[in-house]
Amino acid sequence: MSLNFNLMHETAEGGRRAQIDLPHQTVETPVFMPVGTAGSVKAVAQDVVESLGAEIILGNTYHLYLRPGHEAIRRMGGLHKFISWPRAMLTDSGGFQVYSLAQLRKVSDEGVRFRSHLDGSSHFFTPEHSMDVQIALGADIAMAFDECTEYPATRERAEESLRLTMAWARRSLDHFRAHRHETPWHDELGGRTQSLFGIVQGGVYADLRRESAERLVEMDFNGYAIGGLSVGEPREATLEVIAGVLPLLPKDKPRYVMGVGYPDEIERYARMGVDMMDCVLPTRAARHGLLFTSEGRMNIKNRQYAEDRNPPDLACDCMVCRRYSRAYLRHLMQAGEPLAGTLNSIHNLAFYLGIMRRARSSLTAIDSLTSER
RNA sequence: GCACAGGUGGCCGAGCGGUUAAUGGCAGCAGACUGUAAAUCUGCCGCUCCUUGGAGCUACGGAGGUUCGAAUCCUCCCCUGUGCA
Repeated sequence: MSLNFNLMHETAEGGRRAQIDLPHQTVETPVFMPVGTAGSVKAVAQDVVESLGAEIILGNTYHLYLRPGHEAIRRMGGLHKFISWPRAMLTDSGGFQVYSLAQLRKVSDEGVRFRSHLDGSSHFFTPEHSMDVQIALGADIAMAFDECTEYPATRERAEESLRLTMAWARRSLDHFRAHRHETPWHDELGGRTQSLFGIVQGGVYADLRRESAERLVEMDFNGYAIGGLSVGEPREATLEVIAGVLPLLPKDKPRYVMGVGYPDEIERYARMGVDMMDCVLPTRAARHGLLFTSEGRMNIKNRQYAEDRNPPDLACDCMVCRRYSRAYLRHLMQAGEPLAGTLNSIHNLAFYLGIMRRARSSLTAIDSLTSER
């Protein structure tokens, strides 16, 4: 068995409260997934990520393939064991790197030729290869190899990109089904298997998105993601794509919007019926001194906090806000102390996870309120 | 005391007759960050005015001098480092 999706509540607006039973963890949704590209949620140790309540984190196929190498990780017993993360994981397929490393790659129908950003060496990624790497890594959820379509993209370009992503989705799925039992923990966890999600593309073109969703649903993945968002398009466009695609996806499977977003965005998408989201923003911004608080954004590097004894967020009870002042966090940033990135990341992750926690309870509350009427 | 080498904007450090308010780096101030090539990147960073663009003022240890023109050349002085006494 791959995953078991238990839909608990659904609101009139389409919001869902559910559980995803995965081999390493039952995940309460809607969920925010911290990003741990290279086998680490940057600057935050696994035990802390756990204590913050994160139930699932990401890893990245391309980055882990290059270093330390997926076969090395397989020999270490898989990604969970290698990084000592007992809960659920999801690996992105490398599709985003097709987009973000645009200068270093060449795309063909067969796959993508990458030049390593580390040493310039050449590597060829195909959907089959991405699956092999992801199976070796052994995340609970693997993603189909896609091309993240850039924005802006002409209709022709979006069509071409979608054609590629759909062909790759088919190949990803076929190869994955044939080899999913080869994941490192397959026998150890009673024959449970990884899940594979398909990724809807199509740019900002509603009909392309529809076509993409319908074809993927027909292929029957374990869950569905909406990709190609937050790549520079206006926020209304993001919203429109999500609102347009969600109704096309099966209700009994997880829905994942990739790479979002700001606090208000993830809160909103959760209410609309998105089950899973991930974003580097809370951790990256944290390392750069940007804190997300109940009062909005706070650039903790600003001089005005130099002697501010208040916690970063007056309304937050995370381990950082309980203990440290704005003045201290600002000082750590000024001094270039690595602890700054760590503490800032802990707060931002706590903030993001808190938003989702409240979203979950409010989704349930709204539902019971509705049924009382 | 003598001999070398030096004294440049908050700091370090280029420049060695004009295009120099003066390259860089650091520090400082502000901004950006959305499936992580990101502990990164961008802008500002002598003073005072006006609207962008600019105008004026003050600046390369100090004082003189040479020159149309000096941070850059000359003289004296002050200070610092190293070596010798």
